[in-house]
Amino acid sequence: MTLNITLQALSDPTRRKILEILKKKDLAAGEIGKNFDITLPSLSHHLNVLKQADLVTCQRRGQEIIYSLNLSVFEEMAEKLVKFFKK
Amino acid sequence: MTLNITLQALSDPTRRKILEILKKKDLAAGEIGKNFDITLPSLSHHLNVLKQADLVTCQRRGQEIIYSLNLSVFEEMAEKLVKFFKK
DNA sequence: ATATAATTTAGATAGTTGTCTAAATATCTA
DNA sequence: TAGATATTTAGACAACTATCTAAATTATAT
Repeated sequence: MTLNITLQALSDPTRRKILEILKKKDLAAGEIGKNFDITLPSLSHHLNVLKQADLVTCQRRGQEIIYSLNLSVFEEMAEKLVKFFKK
Repeated sequence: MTLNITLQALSDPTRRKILEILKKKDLAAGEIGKNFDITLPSLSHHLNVLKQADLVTCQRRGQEIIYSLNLSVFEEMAEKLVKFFKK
């Protein structure tokens, strides 16, 4: 995943908060939404941006769709950012 | 400086390239501009965003204005980001 | 003083983005 | 097969942003 797409994804506070929430545990879209004051379609948009950036994955479980952090990409990005910031 | 303002500043590829260029050495605005295909006013806008985010500093030297990385904020941000990515 | 050089500011514009409502899709249950 | 639940897709809209041209600012040199 490119640094560009990742940083675009991280540049929104709602999306960073979603990631913080998913650090604690995997959650269904609706459960994630309870932490925010936006509609579900808006949340869905943000989840999609995070998915495009490969920062989260999801899988259906019955009626729900469970979102999880994509840990390997998360770590990969940490490395790239540290490199970027190393003078 | 907040993570939000910093990440907003970093979310644009032109601005990241400016930072990469300033890693090598301090440069006047016009010199920085030679690396890009945008007008000087557009460049000036990006430099201003980086300044607002405290990622660069500048000082006048005669007719030129010399831009430099703000290393302490650069390092501070590296730390914050690593923390963010630590599960 | 006047002209030249380097940069920024002002104002306009097109494209992007976050948000919403309404409708569609997918799954479960009675 | 209906009806209920969970989520996404479609389409519209306001706010934001990157860009441009033209004008203003600041400093140097003749």
